[in-house]
Amino acid sequence: MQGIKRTHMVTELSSANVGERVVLTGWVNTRRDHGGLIFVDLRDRSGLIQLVFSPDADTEAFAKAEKVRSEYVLAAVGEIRRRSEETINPKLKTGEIEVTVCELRVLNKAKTPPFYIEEDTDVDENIRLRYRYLDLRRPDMQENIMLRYKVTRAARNFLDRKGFLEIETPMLTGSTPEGARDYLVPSRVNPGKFYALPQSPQLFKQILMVSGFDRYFQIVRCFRDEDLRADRQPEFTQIDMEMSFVEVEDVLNLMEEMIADTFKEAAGIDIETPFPRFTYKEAMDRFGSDKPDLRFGMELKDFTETAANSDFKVFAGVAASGGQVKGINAKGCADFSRKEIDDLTNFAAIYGAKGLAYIVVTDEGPKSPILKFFKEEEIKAIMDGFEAEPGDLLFFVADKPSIVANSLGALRVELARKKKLIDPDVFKFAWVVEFPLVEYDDEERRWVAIHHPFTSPFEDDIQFMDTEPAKVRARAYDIVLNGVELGGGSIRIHNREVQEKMFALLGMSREEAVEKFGFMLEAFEYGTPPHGGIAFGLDRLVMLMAQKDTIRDVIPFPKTQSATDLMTHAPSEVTLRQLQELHIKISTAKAKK
RNA sequence: GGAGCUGUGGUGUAGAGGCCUAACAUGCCUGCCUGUCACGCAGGAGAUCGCGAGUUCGAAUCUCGUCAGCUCCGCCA
Repeated sequence: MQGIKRTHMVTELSSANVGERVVLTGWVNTRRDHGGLIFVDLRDRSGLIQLVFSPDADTEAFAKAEKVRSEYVLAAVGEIRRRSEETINPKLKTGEIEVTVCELRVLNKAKTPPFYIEEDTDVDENIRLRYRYLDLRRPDMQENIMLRYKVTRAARNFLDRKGFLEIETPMLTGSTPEGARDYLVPSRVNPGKFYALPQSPQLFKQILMVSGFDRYFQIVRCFRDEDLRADRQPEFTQIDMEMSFVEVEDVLNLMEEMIADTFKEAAGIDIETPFPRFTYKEAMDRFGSDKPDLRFGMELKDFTETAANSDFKVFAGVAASGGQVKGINAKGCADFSRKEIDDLTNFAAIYGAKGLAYIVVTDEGPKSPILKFFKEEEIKAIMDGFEAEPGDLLFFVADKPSIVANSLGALRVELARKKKLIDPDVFKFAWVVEFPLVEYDDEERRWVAIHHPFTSPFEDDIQFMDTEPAKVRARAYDIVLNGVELGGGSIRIHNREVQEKMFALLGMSREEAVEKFGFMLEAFEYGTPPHGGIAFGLDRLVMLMAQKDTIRDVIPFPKTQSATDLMTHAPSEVTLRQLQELHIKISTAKAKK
């Protein structure tokens, strides 16, 4: 690049620049060699522009262009010319112009890439991840990464305007019980001791409130050593914040404003506020999910009472033993084949449903193998409850409430997908509030926090913490977008007594509580303001904005489902010497050599 | 920990016991071509069908195992 300097990104140029001498840099997207005339589409992150090489313009440049191949890195000096009317390419942003090149520099050659650098690709993800640097060259991925930047910029600007301070918290911190598995980091100078990478900056941001910073935020990496999913990576990014002297309402209102602002700023999308709010109970009852997708209807209906009195032993038995019988009306699905219904039954079984009863509503009335067990008025109750019309297909699950909700909740979404009821361009937000504080974990045989152990119970419910913990509501809230949990938070406990009570409820001994969270309990005694906060999953937010199915498409360097990085080959083995320094021995059982 | 799907030239697919000496498209290489934009035309190279066992006279094709990627359950806010 000696003696020349880039003058423009390629799509900054238009007919307005005709006649100008420009210097452009970028990659060879495609080359079209006509023998006596060569076209090269030059690509930079902004887009494409057509370079024209002709012996009439410069023989040396033309000779070089003959040797150029895909993905070569070029610097081209040339003049912007208007294309003749019939050669204008409406598909290109710069399609009205082209660059007649008078000097070409090949800054670097490139091997033939293993896949096309183009918008649509259905290349095996294996290969995309191995050659991530090439995958990231694709316009689609470039847009995702740029969108991600715009989102963080918008959120940062918004929070700055609202008086938040961006403050960093440690990456090397202590392991705590509760919540996800920690990623551990051995301490060389403290043999046998480990740091944990943060699952979230939870404790630190609360301490910052104790310190009087009042409003904190951070766009921060978090780590959880759990199994991966399309929307779950071991390291992910949160837009994390905490505020002093706030109530639930304050947080919800401010966040609605932030979301609307961010969507507008980053993507030009208008978001309607306020968002509908559901209590946890209502969400579970109506949608069978604590992250309801509001882009379509098909709500769950409860027929437990009808079923309890019926002669259908399967339903009546479940109802009698504290279970539920609920159903969903698959509108217009009466034409489903036996196989389709079987497939849906198998689908429901994944979520623990032992069966999927159904009634087909025909022009001649309801038809089903189970109808004979129901009395006339019971059938009418069901049909009325569903507002069933000819053409409908009614599904039922009878089981304990959690299985009914899970299976029907999932079935509802599956049916909507199958029937294409989901408009991909719609963004439906919701708040889910009044989560239970704790739930009983059968495996651990103790109460566990649904949100986390620092979530404040409703003032009125504190009295039930000793007697009926399941009844205690938390001052917690989740934000849901299109059936995806986007974020969550709560008003926190800010006094030592309640916090100790919470630890005790979770089965933590006084000693253990002091050992793990003593600093927190102590801090609470030095003038802690009431405070609360929320954290958004940035990856999921950007994924939904970009209309992608996985957060891997909005993370530059994601990991595979088995938590490996196919480009760097992390995690990798380390030398014996490194292990010795860290005072670590590998048990041979599962470790591969 | 479990269930399912996928794996065939560089890439995307076809082939589903013998017609395979593995096909098609694209990419790649060579030549021709001064208005293309997925340029075109002609020719060429390129695959022990993820890996390992087994069944069979015969396996890309069937069986078992294994590895990798993906989706989901469990797990995880």
